[in-house]
Amino acid sequence: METRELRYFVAVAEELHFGRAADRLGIAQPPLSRAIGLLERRLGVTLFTRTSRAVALTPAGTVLLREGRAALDAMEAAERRTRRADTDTPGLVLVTKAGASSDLLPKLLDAYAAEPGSVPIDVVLCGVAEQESYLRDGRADVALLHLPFDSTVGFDTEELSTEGQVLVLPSGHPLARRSSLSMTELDDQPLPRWPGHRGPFAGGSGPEVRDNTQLLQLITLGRAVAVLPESCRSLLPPDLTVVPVPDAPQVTTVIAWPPHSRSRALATLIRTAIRL
Amino acid sequence: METRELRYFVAVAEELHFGRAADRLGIAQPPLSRAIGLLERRLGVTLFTRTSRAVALTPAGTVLLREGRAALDAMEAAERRTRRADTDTPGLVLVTKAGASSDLLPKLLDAYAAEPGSVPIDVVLCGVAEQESYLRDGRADVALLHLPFDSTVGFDTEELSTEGQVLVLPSGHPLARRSSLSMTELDDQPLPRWPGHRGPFAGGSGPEVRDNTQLLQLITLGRAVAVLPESCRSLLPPDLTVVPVPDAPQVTTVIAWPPHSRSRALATLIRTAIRL
DNA sequence: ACCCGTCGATACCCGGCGGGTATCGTTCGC
DNA sequence: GCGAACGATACCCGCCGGGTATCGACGGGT
Repeated sequence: METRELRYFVAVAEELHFGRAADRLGIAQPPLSRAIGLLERRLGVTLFTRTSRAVALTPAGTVLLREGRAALDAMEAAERRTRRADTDTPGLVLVTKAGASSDLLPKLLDAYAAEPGSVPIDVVLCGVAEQESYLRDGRADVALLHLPFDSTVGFDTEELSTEGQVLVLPSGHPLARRSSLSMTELDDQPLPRWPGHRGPFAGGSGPEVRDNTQLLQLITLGRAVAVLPESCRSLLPPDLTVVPVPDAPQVTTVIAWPPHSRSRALATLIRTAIRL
Repeated sequence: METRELRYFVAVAEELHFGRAADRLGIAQPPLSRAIGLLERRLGVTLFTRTSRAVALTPAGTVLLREGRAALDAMEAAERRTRRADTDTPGLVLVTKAGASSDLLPKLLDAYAAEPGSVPIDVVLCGVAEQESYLRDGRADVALLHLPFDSTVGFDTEELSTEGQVLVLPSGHPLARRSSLSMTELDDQPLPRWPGHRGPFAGGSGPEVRDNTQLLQLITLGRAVAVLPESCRSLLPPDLTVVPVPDAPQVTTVIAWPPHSRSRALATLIRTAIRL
């Protein structure tokens, strides 16, 4: 199977529409139809059920979408890391959510910089739920992820710290004077929705939010409240306050890196992180 | 980057010889030279230093060899799993070393078969150090690996059991009457070498061995002794005996599966294994 | 009910690229 | 210094990937 065919397949599987997929790929529709047909014939498997009105994935197609994305990520990672190995000379790219681990990150960078033989570290602060792809496709060498929100599937990881969560809300909010809250009391609160975030933490009934700045502003405006890790305290504006939520899931910060990584610099960084 | 180019590159990187690599790939040498040159130009990276007498990998080439193998495995796995998703209907392939986990495996199979909704399990008994590639390229869904011998890099795992190791030797051997031995006392013993096994466990000074039958026969003949996990006792012939080696590394049996696996059957099998 | 719009499949053509053979340039060993 | 080994280069050919034109099937609107 060639990566081109696989890219074509993934495009169609994501769009479920040959015309739009061809458009996205920058080719015409007929060659795309032919390529998919050829792929199906070579695999001996039907990947799509298509009528002239609708395109749907078969079970086998679903498998190929999942596995194929991973394979394409691996190809891209191979390419990117090869380029970097040639030019950038040592130097690590660390990716984490903007605003998260705000106290841990500077400590880690300082401690690592003090290590003998340390290399420069580029810090990439990305949006929520983007770190995974940075790490998977080779744009980053290492990430700080937060369980149970992020998936560590396919990465090697070490736990760094665990903390409880608190409700962040405006000082004038009715719940602001409570000393403790339970999750069930938040059912009717406007918890934000995080687009792009899969699974059980996609959020509640509140507004859509893409980054922490937006979130904090919406909280200040009384349009949302949010359950965040305790360490967020250090970057809250003065007019926001927090109330512990003991029964919210514990948040574990982990340092994660792609398997097979063999760089000395990365090993040192990980060792430094564990010792913190 | 197309998989074809990557396959070509890996062939050359492994052979370090364009002619032999082209032979292995079933093409002529000139197109291969051109393809590698084109790949280097597209990546903007020199992958090989070649004189007319020798070919060697550059650092960037070393990275691409490691990452590229992983990517090719991922492509192959995607293809294989797609084919299986279409035809085989549910059914799991479990791979383990022939002769290892001889007591755990039947228990696991029985316990799993008793689970509601269990599916048939194909057991593949492969040679030493082959399970990894079975799992990586999609020929198997799950494996029993043995730390610290096998690498679990890139897999999800759960520990199942830990055991000490014993020295296996003929009953008449001078050391056979000892009640305990230390690793240092084995330095001059003919420990077997396991071809294909990388790293610090490649073995000692004795004969080359490919499977347990060979090994046990060589021990019976007095041509080798071996340090094996305790559980090997159950499949030793009567004329062999064992002596504990307390300071040999503990062997941990883990169940391992590829990340991203989402099948219900696999999840049940893993749960069953953990409960044993 | 009929017609038209949508969408994937098919037919056909063209250009580029992958693969082949022949040959060259360099380097080492005898 | 010559020949053998080996990778690079030159050149040709056939196939395949991509384009345009068109078909066929299905639905929805009037």
